Amino acid sequence: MEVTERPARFDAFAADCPSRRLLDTIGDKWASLVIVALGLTGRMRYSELSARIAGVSQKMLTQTLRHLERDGLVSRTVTPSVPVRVDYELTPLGRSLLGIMRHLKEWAEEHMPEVDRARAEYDRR
Amino acid sequence: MEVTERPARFDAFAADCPSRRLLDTIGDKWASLVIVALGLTGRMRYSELSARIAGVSQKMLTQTLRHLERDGLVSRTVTPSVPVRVDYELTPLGRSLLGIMRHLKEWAEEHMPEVDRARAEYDRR
DNA sequence: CGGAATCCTAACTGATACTG
DNA sequence: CAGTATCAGTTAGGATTCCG
Repeated sequence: MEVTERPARFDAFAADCPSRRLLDTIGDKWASLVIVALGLTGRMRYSELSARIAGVSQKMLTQTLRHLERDGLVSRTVTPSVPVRVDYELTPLGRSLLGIMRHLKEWAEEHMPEVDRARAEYDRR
Repeated sequence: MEVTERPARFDAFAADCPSRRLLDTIGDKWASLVIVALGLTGRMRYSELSARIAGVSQKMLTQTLRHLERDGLVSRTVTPSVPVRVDYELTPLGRSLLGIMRHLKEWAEEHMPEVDRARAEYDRR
């Protein structure tokens, strides 16, 4: 596996801006769902996450968990039983993200209807 | 009343969750940069945005602006002079996003160094 | 059970050329 | 100036198969 490193030649404006990089992390299609699921339920097995986040493929779930683990947001615990058992859990750092998740949720619940109306009007023309 | 008219195929968990859809909007590679730029500078011409957000292709900038316009976050004003002049500006709805942008920024500035450390350690193994 | 490796297609993206 | 249209390269993602 290779690490994708940015060329970072241009982007003086924001390529390395912390908030942009945060969006790269939690803006991922599945990452936010994993974080919220773990935030609500606490420690979960791989198969529980898979069942909870319906529609995610095994490849994407694994990839997402690896990324979150790499970023220190999620911890992975292997119990070498037979068959093997793997649990995932938010780290303290991961749990600190639940705050902005709440802010996102609040803005979304308050304003997404307006977005929907804007879209409907835009599409009508 | 709350009747769910979902096709209910997969995604029972969150495909239509407002916060997920919000992330689809602002999590886009360029959308957040456009929003922040317009938030900082106010009304900007196409060419100003293009210069400010270095590295964005004209295709992506146009596409991003169209999406933001469709979502009602950005307004587009054409002045039919010669040559034509086009200005972009955050709508009130778009400006209301600056709040969560600030929350994102705050979390990022506070915690991204931890993410960086976690990554460095993960990659070392 | 919890993956890794492979293959393959659809979507995204950038470069280029052209236009009102 | 502010785009649109087109094409080619890259990548993301799903399906499948196999393994400790």
